[in-house]
Amino acid sequence: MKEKYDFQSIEPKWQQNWEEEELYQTEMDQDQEKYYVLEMFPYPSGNLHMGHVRNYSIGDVFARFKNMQGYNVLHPMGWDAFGLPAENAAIKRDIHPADWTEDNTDNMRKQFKMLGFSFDWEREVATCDPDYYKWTQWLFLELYKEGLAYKDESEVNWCPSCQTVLANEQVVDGECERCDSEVIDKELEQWSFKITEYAQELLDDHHLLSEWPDKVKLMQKNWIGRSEGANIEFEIADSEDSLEVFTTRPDTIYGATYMVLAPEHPLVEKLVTGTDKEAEVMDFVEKMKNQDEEERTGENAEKLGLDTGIKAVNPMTGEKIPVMIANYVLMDYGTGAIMAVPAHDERDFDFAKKYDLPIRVVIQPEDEDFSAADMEEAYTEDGLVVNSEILNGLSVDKAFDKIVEYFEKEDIGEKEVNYRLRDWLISRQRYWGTPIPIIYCDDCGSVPVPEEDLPVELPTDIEFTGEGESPLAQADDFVNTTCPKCGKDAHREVDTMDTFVDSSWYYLRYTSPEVADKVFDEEQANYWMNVDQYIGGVEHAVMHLLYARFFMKFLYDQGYVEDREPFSSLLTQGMVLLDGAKMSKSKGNVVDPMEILDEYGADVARLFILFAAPPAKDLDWNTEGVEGAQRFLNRVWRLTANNIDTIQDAGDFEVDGDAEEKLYRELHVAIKDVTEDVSERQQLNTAISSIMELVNAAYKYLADSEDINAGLLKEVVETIVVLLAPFAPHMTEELWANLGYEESVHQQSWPDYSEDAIAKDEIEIVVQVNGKVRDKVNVPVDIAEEELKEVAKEQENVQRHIEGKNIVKEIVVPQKLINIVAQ
RNA sequence: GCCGAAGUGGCGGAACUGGCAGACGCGUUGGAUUCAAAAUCCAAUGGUCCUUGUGAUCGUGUGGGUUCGAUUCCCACCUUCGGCACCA
Repeated sequence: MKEKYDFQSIEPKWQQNWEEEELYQTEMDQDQEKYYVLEMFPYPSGNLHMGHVRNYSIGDVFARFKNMQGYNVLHPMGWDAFGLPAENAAIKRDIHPADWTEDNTDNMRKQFKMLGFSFDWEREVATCDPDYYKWTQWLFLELYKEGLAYKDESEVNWCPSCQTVLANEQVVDGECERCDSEVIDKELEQWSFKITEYAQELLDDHHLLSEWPDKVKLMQKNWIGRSEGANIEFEIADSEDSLEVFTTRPDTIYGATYMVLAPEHPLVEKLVTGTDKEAEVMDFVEKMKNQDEEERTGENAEKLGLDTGIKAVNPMTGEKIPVMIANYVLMDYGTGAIMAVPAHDERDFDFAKKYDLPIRVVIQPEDEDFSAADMEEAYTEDGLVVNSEILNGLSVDKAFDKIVEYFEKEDIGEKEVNYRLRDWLISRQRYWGTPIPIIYCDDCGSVPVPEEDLPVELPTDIEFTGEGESPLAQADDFVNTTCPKCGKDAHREVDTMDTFVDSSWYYLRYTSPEVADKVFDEEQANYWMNVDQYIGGVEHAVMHLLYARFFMKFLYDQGYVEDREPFSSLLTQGMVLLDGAKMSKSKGNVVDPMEILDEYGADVARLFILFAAPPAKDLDWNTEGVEGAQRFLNRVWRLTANNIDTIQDAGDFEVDGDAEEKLYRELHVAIKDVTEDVSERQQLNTAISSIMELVNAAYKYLADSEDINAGLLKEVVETIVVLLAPFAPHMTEELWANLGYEESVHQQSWPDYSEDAIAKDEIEIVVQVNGKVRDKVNVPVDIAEEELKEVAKEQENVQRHIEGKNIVKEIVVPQKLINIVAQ
């Protein structure tokens, strides 16, 4: 054996071997239990970055580990290949998006292989492949059939720089998530998916996701934003019309001293027409409509309003109260109208103060009296209802129930649930995406492309200027078609779908990527699904993960899959930082994985990245740490190489003497710890440190012992190699071969540990006096409590501390500690 | 502003169910090996104090509390990070 782990020759050798042996190709096998490991597939930007290395290294450990445990493991890889950068490259560098994407995937595939990940490349998918997006289109049509895909003219988030609309989720602080341009409103005909239909189920089924981080579920919960309240009718004074509001605080209705309509509310124009306020109101409405998103709802948005002169009637007090319009009420939530209770709502309070509207207290803490005039802020806490006739003296909760019951009896309102979640707008005015399979006919309207005509393929002869509307609109051969219904001339939809649509179902396609006549093979899907372990960045908590759950639920309802949730267990890995800062090209603090690979090899890179922090936490890149990982692998290498002759000659063994027993115990402790750390706790850093401890123990045994137990050493060394195999797959494979085995180390069974081997005859018990450690005693494991107490008190240092004191209590924690309380 | 997470040696981190704080690694120091170095191996490594011990004492963001015992549970606060942000 060589003196050192020579990664430059060993790593490529085994990568090639694994590929030739088809080691990681998987087939369905109903007799074998399956395990599906999936990492979020990458956007093919052209090069892997450290975040990728981390993501896929974590997944690879799980995949290899589960495989060694005897599971039939599915571990696929593919490309989230549609998207803007390809199109930008086309504009800038005059290269076709398809070519650019292909070059990038080729390069990244090569890089993946250099890292030695156990992907089944036979199952590779790319969302930009017509064989894939055919089925994305088919799914669109399925949603369309069920009324869950619809076209709507509405105000949309428009990014002037990307020249496309954005989903609400893609607008961050009024700016485009991708390019940070300010997002403006634009009126457009757009396709949306009715994810809101599933709002409640998406919320309820969180209880099925016990293996998800609470943080992610909470983010989704907040995003869905369920609120319970009531819809209430307010009559308009001297009019047949009435106004419906949504409120979460119907218990405060006696304190409703004015109403507010969103400027876009359809009743505004109707009610003011012909009144002397008409011009003023319509002028204000126009101004508000022209406010952009940031001005209206942003951080420093100013509340602006105007009295319409109209009065509404508070159904409980009978008072006529003013109807205002104001920018702080949004048309697309609730009913677009509110009853304002300034005493108990911060926003209403601010507005009432500014426009000098009446404030009436209807909730007070039990032992306090509020006066509206003295209030400096709204009182939004719990309390008792006052000034409210039928509700007086009730708690907020009870008043809520009572008033809603009253509304329902009097037919002026009802209980209502609203969600913050909006429908998912999927139209994008871009070229490099899945074409929306719809044809517009003057006579028949929107007509879905018949299934047999799928896929609607992207035309290739497009000029990319970055200007104007959807690039597809220029392709006459694409646009002009005939109506599938009536055969007359018609034109195609020229928008493409949000790339999140592509990635909402890829995990299903992996189960049968080759099927040509179906979206996926149901038998295969039912065998492999769910994804047992999904791994990716937390930035996808509300977008990708919510959309994918929505798709899975839809497919479940349509009877295509047997599960309601796609991902049983989710691990969100932390970021890779350099000196505490996020690596980014603009900051110039990027560590290129390929350089690390050149200098240290894949196993070292992987081991360091897994050891430096637990998977869920951020990780600071550190060159000295990388060298530490290298040092450790070399230490394992030498442990084998220096003892290879002893090991190869070794046979059966018996454990004899303290040193051997100790090593044997350490061996089994390590097996136990590594197994539990990987499979239960998902703490890969401590799994590695357990292996390090075993390696240290082996060195110590060798240094301290004159007669080496060859059989025991063989067992220890071989177990180290097997335990380390998921973390450092190349080096362990080479060691395994050197140990004389022909089969891959990755085909070995994961070792079992024996509780008997871990058990000790004698254990160390901590002796405390008044909670402070004063001594430690070695006693037989099965020592009686009384005897232990005696032994403990005999210790010299313990004596010193209990001398002259009364022993009040003696607490014994079995196998661990005794605490003597003395006064 | 609201919601959530985190804060442990010089550094990354460990301590799983309330029971020895600092596993493992990095760094540092000393020793062995060497002509010398690199590499490697061995040892030490939270602070303070002294009578140098099987010692005392302080110590897990800060201040309190519960407990025989708290990094772990409770209350208040500080800092950092993440999410949401006129959603009635």
